[in-house]
Amino acid sequence: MASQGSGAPKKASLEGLEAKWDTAWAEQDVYRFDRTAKRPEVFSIDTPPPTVSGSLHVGHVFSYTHTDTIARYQRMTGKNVFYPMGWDDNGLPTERRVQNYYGVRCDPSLPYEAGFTPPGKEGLGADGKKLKQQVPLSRPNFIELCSELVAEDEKAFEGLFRRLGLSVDWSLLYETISDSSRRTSQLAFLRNLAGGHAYQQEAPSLWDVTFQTAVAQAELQDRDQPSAYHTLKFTRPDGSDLMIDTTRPELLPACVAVVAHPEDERFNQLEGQTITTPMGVEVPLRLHELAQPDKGTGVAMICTFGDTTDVTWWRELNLPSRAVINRMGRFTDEIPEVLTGEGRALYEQMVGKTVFSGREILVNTLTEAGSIVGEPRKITHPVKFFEKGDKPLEIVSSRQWYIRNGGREDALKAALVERGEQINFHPSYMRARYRNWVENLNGDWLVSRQRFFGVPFPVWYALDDAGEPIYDTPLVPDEDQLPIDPSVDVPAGFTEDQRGEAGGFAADPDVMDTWATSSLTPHIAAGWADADGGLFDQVYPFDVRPQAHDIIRTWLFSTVVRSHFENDVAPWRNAALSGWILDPDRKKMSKSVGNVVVPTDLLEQYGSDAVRYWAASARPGTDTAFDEGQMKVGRRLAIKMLNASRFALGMGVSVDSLQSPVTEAVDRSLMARLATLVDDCTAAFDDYDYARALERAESQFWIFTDDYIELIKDRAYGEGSSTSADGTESAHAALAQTLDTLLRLFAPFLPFATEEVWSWWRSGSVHTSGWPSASALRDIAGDTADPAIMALAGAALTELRRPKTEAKRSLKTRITSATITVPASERSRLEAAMADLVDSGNVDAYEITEGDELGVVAVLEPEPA
RNA sequence: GGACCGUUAGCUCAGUUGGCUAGAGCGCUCGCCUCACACGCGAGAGGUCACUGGUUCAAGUCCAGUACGGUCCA
Repeated sequence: MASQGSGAPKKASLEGLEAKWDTAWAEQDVYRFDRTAKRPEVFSIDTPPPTVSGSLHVGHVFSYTHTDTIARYQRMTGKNVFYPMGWDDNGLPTERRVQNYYGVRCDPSLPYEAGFTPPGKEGLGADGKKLKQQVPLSRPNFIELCSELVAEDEKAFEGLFRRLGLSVDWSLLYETISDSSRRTSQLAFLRNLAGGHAYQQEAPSLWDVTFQTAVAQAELQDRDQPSAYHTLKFTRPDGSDLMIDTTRPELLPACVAVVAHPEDERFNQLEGQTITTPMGVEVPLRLHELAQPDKGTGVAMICTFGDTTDVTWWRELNLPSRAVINRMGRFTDEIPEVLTGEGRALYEQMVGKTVFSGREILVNTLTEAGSIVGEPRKITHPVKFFEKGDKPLEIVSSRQWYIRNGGREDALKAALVERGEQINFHPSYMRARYRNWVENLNGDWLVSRQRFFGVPFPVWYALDDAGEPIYDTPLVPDEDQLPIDPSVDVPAGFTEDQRGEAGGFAADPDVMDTWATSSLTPHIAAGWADADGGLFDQVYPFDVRPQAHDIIRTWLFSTVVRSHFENDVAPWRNAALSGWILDPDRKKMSKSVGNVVVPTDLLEQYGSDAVRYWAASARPGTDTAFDEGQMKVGRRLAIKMLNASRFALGMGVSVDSLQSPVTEAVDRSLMARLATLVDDCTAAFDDYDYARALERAESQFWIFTDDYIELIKDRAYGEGSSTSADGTESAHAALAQTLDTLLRLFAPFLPFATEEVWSWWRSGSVHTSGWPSASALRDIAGDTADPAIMALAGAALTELRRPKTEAKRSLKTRITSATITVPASERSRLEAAMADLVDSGNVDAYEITEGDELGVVAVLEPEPA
């Protein structure tokens, strides 16, 4: 047996515990994952990799604490916990931060420049003034700067998480932009391609003109925008007017048809007839059930493309394409051939203009010509935006990569819904979010992005004799070559000088959507692509994916898709959803609102255990108000833990006391309650309900300190009026058992305070000491232990204190005589506790009578003169 | 418009198969330096369980509906 601890100190404090124990845990490898453990002995966590380019946020502290309590619980039950950390340093947020931080802009056409010095740092130039212009630089240079900056950000995150006491195994750290992650992304993509699950297509897709990239359905956001209806005068075959309302008159040159509802008797007899637009173009009138008879005049114009309904009409009605908006969000100089005469002259004025200016030109011209009638009528309506963008999305036709997700195939959709059924959601109602999302998908997952800092598609195209890419048969590398950058590496059978030449080859220019990498976090963390000595089989499918509920449709779903294709299994058995932090006014905390609280200050002020207590008090999945009051409560709890332990250990309780018998009725009652508590906490943790476990443990803890310790104090000191040596030994044994049990139960929540106390009298770490056993406590309590004795004794103690408080006397005031009334059914319990009550209540003499309610009538000793 | 969550003390929240007088913390009031803790301790006040109807011997809890708040998605 290892030597026991150094004993309780004279004064205890929380200050400095974080640094002390973080260092000790690291030195002792307390959280190290055991690579020899078999899968059934493992508990694996698919940790969310935080976006390191964002600022530190109290939300990080919140949700990561939830996961850590689960990890610590599982570790104590004997599981080998696979708890990695990852940094999400891939994607748009990093790109944007690098641009602003260094004052640079990526221009992929430029060559690499060795030893490049950026114009500034932290958004400031060498002269200390704010950077205004962005210097263009090559993609490799840009990526170098990205890596440089994220390295700094990652240090700050690791510092925060260590101080918070996350029990991650830091040797398992991964980064989403590392070679290994890029290899994983590319390998999974090539497998998807080979399996027919990935494909590319030239199709209309939502396009962000600011970021110059296509965006996926999952990244869309509807925002209410001011707009206006204009009434345009089209012409029927008989020369009469056909009025059409539109909020996007500037798309008139892209009009390919007009549409009405099949059952709208005002228009359905016009089906197939030719209508002339105000720009003199002849288009057919078609019928489709998505046309809304009650909207505008009941007839709409179909343009390629104003919104996603246009795309549906275009596809289902087999209409021609007449694109006028280019990728810059401006009117193209490729003038549609159908435009002639005045219509063509009007469009020529719009060429190169933005949507907004083009609209002004068209509206003015047509109003003057009498083709727009009446005043524009202002409305507010929802418009699609990229969630990170601030300009409305346009729809442009482009060649993009897709991964199938059931949006176009019912069988796949059903299979993915079924995968969701195989995952236990915590709380369970979160499953509905998953199911709703999957069932309502209407397109495949667009995974290509026209960006720079990301994982490139590992694909080239052979060029035909005219220098045009042959898209149908992409050239791919061997799997063991990965990762590759097709803009640098050369496909087999070609040489670098054939790049871009007719008969040569060209690289796919795009990078993958950030979710295309994030959807592989289980594979990345477990080294799937690295053939890493069986680690993958040791941990996959994972036990749990912890994450926030707002990214069920993105991160959670896309991970299910990848695992479905690659492994034919759900990626985890459980999904634990955490809520959001709200500020005290119930608004979601976000940087733009300016209500973000910096977590490092909180950890400093209240201590990590206190902040963890606040986080762990929040029910799984519920949005929670930021509440410093709860942190004060947590701090009080942690301090109390130190002091109560100091009391017990200070009177001779030691590790040996754990071997002594618990004989007194009051003590046995407490043991019985502890056994129930262990059962409750175990059940709660098994259901991922850390908050319930904490609440139960806390409530028993305060009964222990406020009632039990007060009751048995004199007996424990060996000073009670009728105390025997056995009674004292029993109190010591009960104190030791309680301390032992409570330290273990609180270890997932207050890892620092519990470890500190553990070190005073035990060897090793409380975090690897094992979860307490309810049956062992029941054995100690004995069959006849009565948990109600403690409850009654506590209530009786309150009754004995009340007369003193009401008389405004000190609690040490002696009661010269007391009459205690007790219900007959409780009498034996009271008598069992009476010896301790006499001592703790300073009662000189008493008698017991039976009555309806527990109560005390007391005569106090006279006040000293 | 659809789905989901919520509404219990001034505030933040518990209340698990329906079952004693609905609980906790904070805040508030009044006290107490009691040999673990004044970063503490004790006692107390404070609730029409959103509303309406139903099931039941019994409803904060189950059912139906309404209102309000919130989240996700259209």
